[in-house]
Amino acid sequence: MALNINNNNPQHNGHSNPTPAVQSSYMLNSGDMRNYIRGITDSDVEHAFDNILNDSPPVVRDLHIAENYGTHHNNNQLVVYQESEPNVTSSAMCDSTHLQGTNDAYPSAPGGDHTSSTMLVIPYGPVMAPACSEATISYPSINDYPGDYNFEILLDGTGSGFKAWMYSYELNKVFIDIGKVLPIQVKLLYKHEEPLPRLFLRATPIYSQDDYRGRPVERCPLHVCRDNKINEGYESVVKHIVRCTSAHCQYPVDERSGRHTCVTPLSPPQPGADTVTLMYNFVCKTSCLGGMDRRPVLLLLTLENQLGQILGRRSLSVKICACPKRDKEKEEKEFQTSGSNRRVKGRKRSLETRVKEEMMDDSELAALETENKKFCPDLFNIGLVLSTLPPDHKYFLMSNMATLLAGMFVKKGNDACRQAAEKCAMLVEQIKNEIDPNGEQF
Amino acid sequence: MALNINNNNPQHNGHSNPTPAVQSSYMLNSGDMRNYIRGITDSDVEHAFDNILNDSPPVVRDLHIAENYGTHHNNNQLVVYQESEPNVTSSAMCDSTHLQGTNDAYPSAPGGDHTSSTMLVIPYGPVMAPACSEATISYPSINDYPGDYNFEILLDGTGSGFKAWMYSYELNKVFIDIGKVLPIQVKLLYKHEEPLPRLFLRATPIYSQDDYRGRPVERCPLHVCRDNKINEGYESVVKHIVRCTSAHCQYPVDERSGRHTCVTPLSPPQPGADTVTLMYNFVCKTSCLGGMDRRPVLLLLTLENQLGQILGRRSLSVKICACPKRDKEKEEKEFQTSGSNRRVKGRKRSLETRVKEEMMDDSELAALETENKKFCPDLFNIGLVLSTLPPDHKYFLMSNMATLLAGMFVKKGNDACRQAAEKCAMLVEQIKNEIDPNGEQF
DNA sequence: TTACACGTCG
DNA sequence: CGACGTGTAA
Ligand SMILES: [Zn+2]
Ligand SMILES: [Zn+2]
Repeated sequence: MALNINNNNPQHNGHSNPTPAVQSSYMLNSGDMRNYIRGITDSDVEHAFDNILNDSPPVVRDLHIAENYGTHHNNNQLVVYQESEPNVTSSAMCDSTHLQGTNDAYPSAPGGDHTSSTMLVIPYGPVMAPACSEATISYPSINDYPGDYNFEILLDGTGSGFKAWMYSYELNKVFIDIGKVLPIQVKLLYKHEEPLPRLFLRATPIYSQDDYRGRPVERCPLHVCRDNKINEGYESVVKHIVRCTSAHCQYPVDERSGRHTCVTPLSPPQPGADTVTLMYNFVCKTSCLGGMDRRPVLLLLTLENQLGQILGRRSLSVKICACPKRDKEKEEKEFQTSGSNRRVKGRKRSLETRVKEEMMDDSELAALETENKKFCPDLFNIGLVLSTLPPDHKYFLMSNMATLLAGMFVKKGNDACRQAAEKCAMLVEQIKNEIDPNGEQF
Repeated sequence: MALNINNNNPQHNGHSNPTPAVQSSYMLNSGDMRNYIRGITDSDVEHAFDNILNDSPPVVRDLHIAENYGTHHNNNQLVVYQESEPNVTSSAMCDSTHLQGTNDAYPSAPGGDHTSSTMLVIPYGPVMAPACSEATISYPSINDYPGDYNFEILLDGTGSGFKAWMYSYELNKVFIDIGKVLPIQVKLLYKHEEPLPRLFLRATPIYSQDDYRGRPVERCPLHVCRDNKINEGYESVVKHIVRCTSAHCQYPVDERSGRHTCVTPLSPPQPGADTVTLMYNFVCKTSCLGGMDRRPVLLLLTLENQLGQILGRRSLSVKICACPKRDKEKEEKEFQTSGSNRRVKGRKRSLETRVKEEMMDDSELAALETENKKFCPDLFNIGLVLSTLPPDHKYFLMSNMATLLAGMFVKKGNDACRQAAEKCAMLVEQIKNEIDPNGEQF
């Protein structure tokens, strides 16, 4: 695996933006860097990547990053991004022509936002899902892009009985009650790779109006309250509006852009089926005061690998409201009468990018959901090989496991998970003391 | 001054409820009691009260409270209340006939509310205003009661130009924008007392529908945010919905009922005038989600002395909204058509209890406001006599001063206040160490 | 000031 | 599902 980060974001929209690659002489330039990632060589990095892709994550001890590149840490991952150009005016940033799926560096926005392109995520320990990607920056591309896997999303049509959501074909928009489940089917054309690649689906809510596009979509003060009933079992992720019911879903935060996303590992479809179904729900209304504040949003769905590289991209307008049917009919009527150019700021989308509707019966859905739940690296098997690892690798491994298990405990209320997480946390402390008795590194 | 707490709440509504008095053999029954108020005699208490009324507050070292009476501390005051009757069912509590201005003990409400009557507030150190009173319990009386001072409240009619509020005579209701000022004139008939009594006006918001009457009116999650613009200068009192612009206003919390009130010292009117005007504003809307939640409220205005005894009572419906004019007209129209018995759950009020409207020009208003602001015990003069006081009295004095000055600093941004408060806080620590070096008492 | 958006209630 | 309450913006 070479370090060609031009692969990172394919040029699918006709523009061709040469992206500067990480230079071969790596230089540290961020105060955020820790001691344990300094001094590694080029070949070390390439070797590390090979290991990562072979699912035996290495410990990256040291990595010098070129000037112009910033870094930060997130969930055992080193995030590398290109620093903003200092000489671009902030007015240029608000120009919506800048926002259309190019890979140029964007300057800082007034509210402290950052827009960086060319993002590379380097795991230096066991990692379940990529924390950040090009989809989590302030101005991510939202253009549809099927990619090599011919990535598509599908909503099952009129299933049996009442549905808490409605899809408008002409608006490419879902109208849904707060907290109700929206089943999204993911369709991938797997290549003949061996082993099957680790793929993830990231869901990122984004304001669809240009004026707000770069702002993170945040939860409102009413719903963010830890004791709100809607947060039961989700006390550790109260700030995330989009949730996926998959047990292995992770909820990272990109601290530069402030975006809260939801990343779910994808299992390959069952034999005979060609999709996997993920269950999403949304826990704020589009109208929530002090939150989305009635600003329309879309859901950006990106297919990513473990490095956060984007392999496919789709998007879907979403309105979370109290009367999905009424609002859908009203918006459709307005769309038809007012010739498509009044309030609908989101551009009209070409036909082939629409979400396709499909029939799927309930038992099939349930079976898929069960199958999805099975997919999980066996955490305890990882634990068993612990004694064969070098101590600092152990540290990252155990630290990650403790977090994961604690998360599972919160979601499942499973006492075994809690005990495992506690044991892990103790081991983490123990190992930490072994490798860093003076507390200099951590 | 005798300890006759039957005086506490006059029987103005035709009912005659003999209220049990604090017994002459005082017994301590609350774990909340501190060491420094144990062991005092009856005559000590009476003497203390004389001192309080003469504005030289004593240190109450010890006080035994009879069984059936609970106590807690609040702002240098010992609050004594009758414990709830355990054998009254909670359904009886919801019966609205129980809510009409009697002094009976009410049982605990399901949500942990407490309703206690016969409240007595005993300051044991310098106190600016009574923290709790009969008006701050869960089910306070809301009947109008002019009392010995012929207490009346007045709203000035159509002053010059635009007004952010409107008064509906027929509904006895004020409609007002959020955060806008409502000038309330207080009219008192002073008796020939020497010196003039220390009087306070307490403003308590209360849900007017019987179903919610006992619940404290709390601020919504959106507006309670410390960094909300509306809270600038009020960071220490973000939970209070009702504010008074008087510099000497205090914002106590009754921790039993959860009620947040606003207590303002009243100055006597200027020669020639017969009212003083206080400026109020309201920093949540009646419709605020997770707060008042569209439940109608009224503002209970009680005239109190320094012991929290209620000397007069008035109330006024208030709707804080975005369109006061529209809503006033709509409610008035509905009131006229629907023969007064549809949604208007607040009872019709007799004519003489309505708020009277009066003309008052702007300069007169400003003059009164200035006069009101002058009223303040000279905190620095109190400071000067510090050396003559016993050490524990010093402690309470300084502690109270520090709090007051800190509050003034927040409101005024005055650097002198800040410095004074800091000095006071240091002195408090110093004195505390003098009298209690082992940290046993405080 | 009017019209509209959108949550809530019956 | 219709009607209403109430915030917001044209
Ligand atoms: Zn919300
Ligand atoms: Zn509010």
